[in-house]
Amino acid sequence: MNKPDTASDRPEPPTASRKEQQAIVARDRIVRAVIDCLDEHGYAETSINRIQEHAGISRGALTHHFPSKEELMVVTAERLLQPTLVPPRKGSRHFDTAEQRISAVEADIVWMWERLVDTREGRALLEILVATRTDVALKGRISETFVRWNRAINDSLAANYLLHGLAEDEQRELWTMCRVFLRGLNTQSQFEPDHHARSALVRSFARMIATRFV
Amino acid sequence: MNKPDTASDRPEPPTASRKEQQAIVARDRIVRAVIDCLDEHGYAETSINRIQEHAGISRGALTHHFPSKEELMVVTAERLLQPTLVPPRKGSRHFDTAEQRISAVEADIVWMWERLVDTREGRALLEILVATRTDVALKGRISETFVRWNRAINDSLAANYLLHGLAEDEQRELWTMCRVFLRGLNTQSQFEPDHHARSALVRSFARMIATRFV
DNA sequence: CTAGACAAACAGAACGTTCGTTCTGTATCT
DNA sequence: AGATACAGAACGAACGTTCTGTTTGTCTAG
Repeated sequence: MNKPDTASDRPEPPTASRKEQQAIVARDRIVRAVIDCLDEHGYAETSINRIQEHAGISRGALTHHFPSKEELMVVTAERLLQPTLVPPRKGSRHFDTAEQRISAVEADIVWMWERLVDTREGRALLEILVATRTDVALKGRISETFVRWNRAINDSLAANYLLHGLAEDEQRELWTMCRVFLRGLNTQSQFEPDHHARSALVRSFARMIATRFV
Repeated sequence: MNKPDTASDRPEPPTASRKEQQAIVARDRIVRAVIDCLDEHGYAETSINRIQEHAGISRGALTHHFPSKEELMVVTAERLLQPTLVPPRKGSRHFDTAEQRISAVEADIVWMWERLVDTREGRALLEILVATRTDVALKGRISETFVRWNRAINDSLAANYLLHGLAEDEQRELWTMCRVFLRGLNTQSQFEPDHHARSALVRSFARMIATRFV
C-alpha cells in the first residue's frame, strides 16, 4: 500500500516486469470494454457480465483487477478525462487579423465536437456524468476529479489563445459555454436524428462563439 | 382496445365516473413518483419497488395501471413534454426598440432555465433522454414523440416573437441552441458545483443569444 | 544457477439480493 | 353479473459480491 498513489496506467514508468505489463494490458482491455458498453448500452445496462463478455475476460480476472463496479467506473472516468482535451496547435497562435482568429476558434470548436464529444468516449463520459449526479457513492469518489479537470481545461484553453483584448474571465466563460453546449448536443439526437443537422448546428454555434473572441 | 389512442391523462374529457377518476388519480400519483425517483435516484436506480414505495401504492395497483416498466417510462416522458414549454407572453410582443426585444428574449431564456430545465421535471427528462439513447425498445416507443415535440416547440417559439429582420430558420436555430445549452447545463453541476456560477453562465449565454435577435 | 516459497494473475462456482413480470385472490363500482 | 381497482404472493432471471482453486511469473536462499 506504499505505492505512489493509484495504479499506473501509463506503459512503463521506470521498468515494467512481465507480470506488471500483463496487468496493465488486462486493465486496459477492461476499461475499453466499459467505454464501449457505456456507449452502446448505457449506464443502466452496463453490467459486470456484459463488460466481462465484451472484454473477453473471465469473471475472476475482472474482479481481481477491479474489486467493485464503483472502482471500475472511477477508473474509467479518470481515463476519459485523461487525454489532452485541447485542440492541437497548428503553427503559431499569433494572429494578425481578427478574421484569422475567428476562423481558428471556429475550427477548434468543430474539432472538439468531432474528436472529443461526438465519440464513443464522449458519450461514455456523458453516461457516467449523468449517473454520478444521483449516485452518492460514485459522486464521493470522482466529483473532485471533475472539478479539478474543469479548472485545468479552462486554463489550458485560455493559454492556447493569446488575446489581449478579451479578459481571461470572459474567455473561460466562453469556453465553458462551448463544453456545455456540445455536451447538451449529445442528447439532442433524440430530438433531431439527422446527423447533418446537428453538425450544422455545431458550425453555427462555433461561428457565434468565435465572433465573441474580439 | 378501441379507445382513442393512448390513455387519457387530462382530468375530464366528457364526464368522469368515480372509477375513472380513481384511476386517473392513481396514475397521476404514480407518474409523479416516477419523476421524483428519476430526479433523486437516476434512471438506473428507479426500480418498480422504489416507485411503488414512493407513490405509496401497492405492487398490484402499479402493475394494474402500468403493465411494464417501459409503459411507465413512455407515459412519464409524454407527461414531461406536455406542459407549455414556451415562456408566457407578458403583454404585447411587439417591441419598439431593439433593446426591449433583447431584454425580453434574455428574460425568457432565464425563465426557461429556472422553470423548465433546472427542475425536477427537467432533470427527470434528461434521465429518460439519456436512457432512450441506448434502450432500443424505449426508443421505438417514444422517439417519434420527441421529434414531433421538437418541431412543435420551434414553431411555438418563433410565433412568439414577431421579427421581420431575422429569418425564421435562424430563429429556430437560435432557440434550438438555447435548449441544447440548457440541457447540457444540467450535467454541468458535476464540474461546477456552485449553483450561482451556473446561473451566471445562463445569464451570459442568454445575453449573447438575445443580441442575435437583431 | 536453481529450488522453492510467495504473491500476483486468472478461472469459475456459489452467495444472497433485487430486478421486472406473472399470477391468484378480494373489494368496489357500473 | 361483470368489469375494474387494488392487494400481495411467487416466479425465474440477472445483478454484484465473495469465495475457493489453479496457474504463472518473481524473488531469494543456498
